[in-house]
Amino acid sequence: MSKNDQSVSKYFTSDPVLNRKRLDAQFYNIPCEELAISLLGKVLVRRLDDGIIVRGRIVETESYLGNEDAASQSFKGKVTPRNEPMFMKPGTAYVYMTYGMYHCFNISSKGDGAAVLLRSLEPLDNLDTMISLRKQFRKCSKTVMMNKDLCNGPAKLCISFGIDIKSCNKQDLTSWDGMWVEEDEKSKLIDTIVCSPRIGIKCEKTWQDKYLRYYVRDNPCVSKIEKTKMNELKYSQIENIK
DNA sequence: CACATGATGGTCT
DNA sequence: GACCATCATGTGT
Repeated sequence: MSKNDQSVSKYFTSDPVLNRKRLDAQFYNIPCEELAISLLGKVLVRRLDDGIIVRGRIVETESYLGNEDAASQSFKGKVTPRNEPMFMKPGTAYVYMTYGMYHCFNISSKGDGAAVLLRSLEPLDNLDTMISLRKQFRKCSKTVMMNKDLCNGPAKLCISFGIDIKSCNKQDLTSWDGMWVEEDEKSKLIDTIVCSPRIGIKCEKTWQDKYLRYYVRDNPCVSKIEKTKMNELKYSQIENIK
């Protein structure tokens, strides 16, 4: 761990004796905004082709509501070959290519065309594998890569976890042995969740401004901290969800 | 730290 | 042919 990562050394720790439990179909079968919040603190697990297992705690999500959401690929109920997984059973992986060279990873929720985008993870297990995958992707790697930067963005986490369309799209996270989400004893220790407008979308302003992005306050692995337009969720808003 | 820009190709109109 | 739910790199402060 480099000197600059000392300040965040309380993160990046995964205890192998923690009780781990894979999340089931019932967990995913809830409205999109609730799932986006419920996923915070849970652990994404990926078994790579060579059998190596990487883990990361989910610290940032966004919800895309479907039909009425102008920023959603399934706006107005539009179905295409690409966004079909958004309409599949809750807990289905939706992976798509963006900007010609990156991938984004979503999980479908309850509701037609609704899905949660995973934006950032706190790396936990096998960081060396994540570093290796990120280095392979870069053309020339001069800059030092810090642990907090391994998965702090939707495309970065896909690279670090070996997530692409061919291997992961349309997979059922409740049963597939290549990837799943689990809960451990640290999942509920999250202090504060904040929400903000979603990142990188362009659509009609009312939907662009909606607070549909959620992240763990003060976690160094979150992709972007908004200076304005940030709200703290009241405990009463999330206690029934978590 | 902030901001600007090029890379790169599938998807949809 | 335009549009991207982005990242890496370069320059300037």
